[in-house]
Amino acid sequence: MDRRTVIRSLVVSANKLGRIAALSTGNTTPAAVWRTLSILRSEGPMRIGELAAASRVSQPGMTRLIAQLAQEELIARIADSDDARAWQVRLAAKGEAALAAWQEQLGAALEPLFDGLGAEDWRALERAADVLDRRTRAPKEAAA
Amino acid sequence: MDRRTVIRSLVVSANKLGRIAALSTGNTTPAAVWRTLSILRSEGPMRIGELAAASRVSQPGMTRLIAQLAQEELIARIADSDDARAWQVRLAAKGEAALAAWQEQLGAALEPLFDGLGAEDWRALERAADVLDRRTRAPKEAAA
DNA sequence: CTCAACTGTATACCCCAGATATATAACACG
DNA sequence: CGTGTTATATATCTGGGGTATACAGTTGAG
Repeated sequence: MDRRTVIRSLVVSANKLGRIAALSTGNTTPAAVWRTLSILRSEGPMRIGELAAASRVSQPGMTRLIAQLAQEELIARIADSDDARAWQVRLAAKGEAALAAWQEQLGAALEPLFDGLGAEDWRALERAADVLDRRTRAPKEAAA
Repeated sequence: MDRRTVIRSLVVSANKLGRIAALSTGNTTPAAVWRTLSILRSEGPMRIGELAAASRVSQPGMTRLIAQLAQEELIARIADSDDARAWQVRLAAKGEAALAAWQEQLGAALEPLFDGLGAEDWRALERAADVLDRRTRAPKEAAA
């Protein structure tokens, strides 16, 4: 398998996983929500614009998403002390709980698929998860 | 990392990969198209209903998708000799080419993210891709 | 043979995620 | 201080994908 085949295969399969989970749990929450909350959890509070870039949605998209999430109290907006135009967005306790609950749902829905997998396979999945996580973080904007 | 964490992490990261690719290539083709074409390639011709299940979309969704893909000649519909209501859908040459082209695009967009990854990491990714592919195929409907 | 129940695909209709274009407000600097 | 720039917000639109339902073809009972 060459690298591009690996990449395509991962993207397609993971995409299926998402569909399988969404369908079997009946969870209709958009993926963008979990992406965004996950980012906030692993990278800490950040501005709306930064978050939009990290979650790969447009800035208006993130503004709207943030508005919804704030209404549900999954996140909190705190004024940026350096710039009155900007907000710092941080994960709220309720958001952390929601994320954990989703992880459980997801696990319950998908673990059966991985039934009977050997330790070597799990090690590969874990390592892959780790690599992908590290490599898909927002680039820290090298100055042009 | 426990299993559910691995699963969540994979789903979220792969999701990001998809977004990154879509944005950086400007490719707006829905993921369902690539999922579906990939399935046809790896599993061969099948009926619309089967394909809907395999690609985890509703049957009407697949009917619509098939209509589009047929119009673009990425797939071909061939009458099912056993049942005049049904169609067999098979990947057309143009579809195979489109899939290959997409894989190239995807690779070009995403490979830089994996720059400098060691052989061990690539092995893990490859193994993970393989496991995920095998475990996300359509269940073959055990008779009830 | 034929009719009723069933099954595979198609049609009608709706919702909402997410994009682009643009407005608004705050900062920065001559 | 005014002018350009940057951070977020608002307005509007497109289309993917879902549910409900129609319709055509199949099948088995009698």
